[in-house]
Amino acid sequence: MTLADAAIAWYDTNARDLPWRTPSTTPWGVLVSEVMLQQTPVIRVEPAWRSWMTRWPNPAALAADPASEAIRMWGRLGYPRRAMRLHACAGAIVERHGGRVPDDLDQLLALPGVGTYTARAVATFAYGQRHPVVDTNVRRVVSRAVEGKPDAGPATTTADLVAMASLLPEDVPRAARASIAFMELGAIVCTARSPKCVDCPFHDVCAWRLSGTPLPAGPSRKPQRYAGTDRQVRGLILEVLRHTTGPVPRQRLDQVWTDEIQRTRALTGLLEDGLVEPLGPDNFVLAGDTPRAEVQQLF
DNA sequence: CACTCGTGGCC
DNA sequence: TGGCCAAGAGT
Repeated sequence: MTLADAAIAWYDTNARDLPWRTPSTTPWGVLVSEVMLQQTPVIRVEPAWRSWMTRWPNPAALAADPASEAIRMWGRLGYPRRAMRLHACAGAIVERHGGRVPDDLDQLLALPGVGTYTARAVATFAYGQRHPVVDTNVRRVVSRAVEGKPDAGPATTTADLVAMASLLPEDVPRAARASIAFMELGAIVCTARSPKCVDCPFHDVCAWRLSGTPLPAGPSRKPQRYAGTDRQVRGLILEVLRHTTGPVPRQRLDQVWTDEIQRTRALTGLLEDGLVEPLGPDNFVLAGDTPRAEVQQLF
């Protein structure tokens, strides 16, 4: 019995009942879920995904609305650039692929906001293809079960893909199922902080456990600060804009943070990212909220 | 390769 | 309390 076999058998009875896993979910639904799940926990994605899919059941629907609506609907999922990229992604799908989410890996990779992981996840989970799909969960599971290391080091995409590829069954449908099974295992059993080894299907063969589950030597990755960073200030500025439909005066945005240098840097960043647009010299709107008439006045 | 980019919950 | 972590992508 291979690791993939054990993972699939475990998944068959332990998988969570997530809405984007139902057979009726479209490739678009899978794509939306994957983008939302980039660095955001499942528990917060679930309601957002339902709302999103109700409002924009296909790429054409999203592409027809301004980016500002996508940014608002994104709410507090975090990293709002993802909302903008998903909006751009919808536009690209309409223009390049007639509104259908492509099933080709390279075509998926060419879409905004779709990287190595997401392209493979969509090709595998939406279209049932056979590709190694490597996220942080899979890297941790493979690192422990196969290599005996307590945690995966920094992501090394090519090596990670090769490692996972060697574990995939030849049978295509089973390969796809093995991929989601490895991810699920890392998400709910082989977790970063308190792994539940007694529940693990790899219990008797895991290299890490057989060597006594040694603790990590140091922090598994660089600590991420938030308080006082530009990210926090950007978040505060965007928070104001999300809740306003009309132009927001610079003076209003000045109230979110006292340090002018940092405030300016944050706003400049948002403008460079295209999340925010200037409306005249001293007003700002969410990207895409620019009224047509006002645009005319600028020229 | 190293760094940036939100937000919230948990131990 | 606060560091740590969460289905990454882009530069």
